Amino acid sequence: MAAIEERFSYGLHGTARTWRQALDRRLKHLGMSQASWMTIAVAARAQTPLSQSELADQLAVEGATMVAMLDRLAKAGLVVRETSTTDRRIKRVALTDAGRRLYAKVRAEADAFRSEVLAQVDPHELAVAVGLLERVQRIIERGK
Amino acid sequence: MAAIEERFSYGLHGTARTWRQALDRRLKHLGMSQASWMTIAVAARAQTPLSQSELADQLAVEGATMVAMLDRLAKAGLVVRETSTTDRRIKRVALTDAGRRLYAKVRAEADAFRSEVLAQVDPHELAVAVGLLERVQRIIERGK
DNA sequence: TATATTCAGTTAGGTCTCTAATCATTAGTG
DNA sequence: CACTAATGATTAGAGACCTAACTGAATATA
Repeated sequence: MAAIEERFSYGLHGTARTWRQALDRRLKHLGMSQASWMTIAVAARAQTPLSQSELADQLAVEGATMVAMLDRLAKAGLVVRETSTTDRRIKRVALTDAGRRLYAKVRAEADAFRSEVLAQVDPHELAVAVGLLERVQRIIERGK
Repeated sequence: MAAIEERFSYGLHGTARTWRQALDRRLKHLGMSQASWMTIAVAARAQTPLSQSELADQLAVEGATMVAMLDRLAKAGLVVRETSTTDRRIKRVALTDAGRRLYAKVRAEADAFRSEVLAQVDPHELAVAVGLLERVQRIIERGK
């Protein structure tokens, strides 16, 4: 028994990995991975520059992970860290012009990939799956 | 537009990461991560010992990833590599006694975690989500 | 106000994953 | 049979993620 539950856990991880891998391949010619691109996307969409912690929260990764990611992005000249004047612990992350330009390109490809794949599934099932994924995440986070 | 599609991609990765993280925390006292445990689980369930490639295929990871994983598991004394007598390129992976003992313990905890989380979601929705995840994976792999 | 606590970010060390290149062995083909 | 292809495993190098331990700055509290 519990076959369906086991399939869920295999399916969840396998699909996430396969998705990431496929997208990484598509973004490779732009020198971007999925993780970098999602970081930039979140930073780009914020009205006002986010702190590193806010960024980490929204991407559901740890602070230390964010530090390493921003080190790479800053080294590549795509973002800059700006120390807040009101609270000197906080560093806000802003995109550079190069970052914004790359974002536009990468976004187009990532959107295309997502649409292309998800156009082939039933919209109603997709909605159910999204609801369930978000629910599972909340359940786990609550019980942490 | 495409809001639901975007939520799917965030939900997929976020949930997978959250799940792995929570399980890793639970298995930590046994010195096991989810990735190690899944590798051992696949190896343990096979009737006859699998080759490294077969193992990698079933876990949907690359051969090189498998090599590193088996290096760690072998170092920990949980598995051994046995060169095939009929085809000397192939190495089959067998669990040691220690590996089998640990497998039993880890399996119990992983099963408990999975059941605990998934007991809180609607079974019908779960079935739909599983179907969709597996379908998405096939779509991406086909178009590779 | 002085001390303790909390918070943002960092560093260090390790796991898991990838791609690309290499080696040994086997299978296929002229 | 000899040469070439494909296959299984490996190494090297890098990215993305984690936890634990730390620093410096701000806040709370006694």
